[in-house]
Amino acid sequence: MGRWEPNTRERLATAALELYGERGYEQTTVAEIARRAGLTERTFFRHYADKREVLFDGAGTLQELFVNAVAEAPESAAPIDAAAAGLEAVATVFTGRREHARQRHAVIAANAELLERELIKLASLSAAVADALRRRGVAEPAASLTAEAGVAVFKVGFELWIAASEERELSQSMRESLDELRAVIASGGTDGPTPRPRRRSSGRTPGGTSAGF
Amino acid sequence: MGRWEPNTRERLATAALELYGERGYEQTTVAEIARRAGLTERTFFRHYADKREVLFDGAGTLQELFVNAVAEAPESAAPIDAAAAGLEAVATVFTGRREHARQRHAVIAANAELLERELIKLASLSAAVADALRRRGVAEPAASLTAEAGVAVFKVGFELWIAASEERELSQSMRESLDELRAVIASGGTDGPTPRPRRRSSGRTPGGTSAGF
DNA sequence: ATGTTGATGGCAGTCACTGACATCAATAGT
DNA sequence: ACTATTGATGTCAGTGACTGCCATCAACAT
Repeated sequence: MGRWEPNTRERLATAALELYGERGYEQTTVAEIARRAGLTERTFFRHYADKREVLFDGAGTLQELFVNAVAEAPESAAPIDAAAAGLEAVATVFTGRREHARQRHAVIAANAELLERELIKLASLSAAVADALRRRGVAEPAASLTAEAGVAVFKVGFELWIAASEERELSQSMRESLDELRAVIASGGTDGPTPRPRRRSSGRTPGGTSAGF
Repeated sequence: MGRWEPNTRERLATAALELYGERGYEQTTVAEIARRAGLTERTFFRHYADKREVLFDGAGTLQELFVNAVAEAPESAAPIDAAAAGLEAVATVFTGRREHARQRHAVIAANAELLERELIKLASLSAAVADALRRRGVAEPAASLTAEAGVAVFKVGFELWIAASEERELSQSMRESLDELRAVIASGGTDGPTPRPRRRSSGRTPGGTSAGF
């Protein structure tokens, strides 16, 4: 048995998610997180760069998964299909973690600083995917645009999944999101009369990720 | 004549951009910005919510422009074409401000906190555009995806413009970006052999907006 | 002449975050 | 078994972003 309780980082991350959920992000001090984890404030900052980062431990793994899937897609695959392979790969790691994802998503959506951090993680993901596409020989700006589109599909697909019923699988929502993007991009751009948009049927207003700026 | 020098907010914004450029964002204190503007730190925070916000005064106007153009696009226009109208509208306000845009962009790209703030402004823009599209009768998730695509085209188009020669107009870069997105989305998704990506010709590596996370 | 308003200054305080140094169990090396 | 090293943690002092509260004072209205 070690000198200290094990799983320090995980204990901090759990305590933080709990406290952010209970009292809100701003109303929680780092000292409180550390105390709940049985540690001191100074130790918190040795494990996480700042008060926000504690919620984004998995971002690196996610990015790695996405990038590897893009890199390993068949050489014959078009850029957007390589990105789609990345989405499929990423979707698998969320199976069975729906409740955790919901809770974390709610906490992040409730605070602008956390939202900012999430957005820069997604921007980092996009940049990494664009890089992987360039290594596949995709030119600019096609690589960046494909990556941005892929991440947009991820964002929207993720929110569809979170809002959906329990049986729904993330990969399904990702495919639905990608198909919608294809339809929406293909429908415009003609010079003659353009097809009218589909009228909405449900009264739902899902809203974006932004908390209202 | 008033009791104090006029254009307080503008003086603060100018001083901040200068100092962030000269010594870097982190190495600049709010007290220094205020002093250069002939004010005190306390007054800075009466005009700007935080140290980052001082660089984003125009974000509201930009969003308004974009949203209005989307709302006022012909009813017959497809969602993506309404978004394209927003891009055109936004492009006009940057004419003649290229150097300022370059300087500001360089400062933001050099610091993660500023980048985060820019990203949340773009997310807010995306949410507002999605809302405008919904008011046009576009259903979800098509509205959110169109808005995300539009903002992605804006981001990439903007960087193309900044990297391009002096004569280049922003609206040109926006159209180029949108055309590339259309091409990239249309090229994939088939079941049979997919078209091979265009190989890159230039050695340039434009990179994304992210500063390397 | 006087009261009100609005932008500013001054000041004390909280909290995120950092650098420097101390502690001490585990482990390696002898 | 003894000792040196290591590594995660604790302690403490300090900086700077940001806030609340109150004072100031020219402009303006009455």
